[in-house]
Amino acid sequence: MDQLTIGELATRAGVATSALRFYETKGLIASERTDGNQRRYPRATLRRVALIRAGQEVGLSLAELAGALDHLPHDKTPTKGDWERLSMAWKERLDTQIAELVALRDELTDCIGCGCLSLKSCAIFNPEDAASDLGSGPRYLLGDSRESVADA
Amino acid sequence: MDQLTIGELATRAGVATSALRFYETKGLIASERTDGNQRRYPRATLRRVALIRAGQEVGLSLAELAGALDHLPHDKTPTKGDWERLSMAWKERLDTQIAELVALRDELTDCIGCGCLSLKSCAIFNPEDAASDLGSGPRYLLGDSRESVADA
DNA sequence: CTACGAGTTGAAGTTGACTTGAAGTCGAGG
DNA sequence: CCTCGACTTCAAGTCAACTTCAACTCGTAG
Repeated sequence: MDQLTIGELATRAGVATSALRFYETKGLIASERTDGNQRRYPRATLRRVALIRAGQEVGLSLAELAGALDHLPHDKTPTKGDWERLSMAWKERLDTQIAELVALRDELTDCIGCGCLSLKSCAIFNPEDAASDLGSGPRYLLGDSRESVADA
Repeated sequence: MDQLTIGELATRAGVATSALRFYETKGLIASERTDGNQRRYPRATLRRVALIRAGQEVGLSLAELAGALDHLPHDKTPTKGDWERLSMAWKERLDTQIAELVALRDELTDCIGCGCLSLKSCAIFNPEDAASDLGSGPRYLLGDSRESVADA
């Protein structure tokens, strides 16, 4: 009973079974198979999925998480050191995100005070510098930083 | 020359022409046509596009922005009151987002200190409550709040 | 044995915010 | 008149993170 079925893992981790299969195709988690070809997950996968969810909260994509989790063993609990490296990196990421949002809010607050219908004097409300030759595809919500934070 | 071509608007607002056409199909901006069926945008559209970009930064979807901008005139500068209502609402939205991220970071910081490899004691690292029966489609980066903030 | 829930696969659909492409038109310069 | 860049439309493609579906098999209870 140290192996979990996909259904058990799904309910215990709070994700859909389809999501777990999807994660597996992406190499984020791994399973063994029974004689009848059903997946059996080591208990450590529970933690791994929790890490994935936590990482997503922090704003990491699955691709980034795949890189980050690569260094961790699939079949046993990560060490304290593993977890510290990850969580430190994620904290930095959060710090950055928070700083960006705070800056944005402060600018906005100034704008409210000043009436700010002048394009020149308002930073948030300023198209000229945005310029954003950031490439194509949907924009990220909070700036486009996607550095190697995940690879810590 | 108080009318802008789509190319002019695109460079000055820092968005692609394709995006502008897309916005127009969504009713976010409006244009008149020349004899030759080319779009001509009133100058106020520049500001309107800036508002859209700013709103996106704050985390609003185009659909929400469509609602928010509905109250503003397409062809002239919004009044100070218009802008104040919008920016106040957006500031609140930012405040909420920041608060959420800060809470997340603080939990994470605690986790780093405690070694936190126990699922029970760690909030951020806790799958049980997430449960997320939030429906389908891609998840939002920062929680799934999408209240009527846009309609202020 | 039969039913039934839980598992399997691969392909296709969903959502949002756009981009890209094809095929054609407009307008100004030479 | 010809060319060239900027414009037009509409359809289809992209990306991430999944979900949904169809058609099947497994495993256990009755």
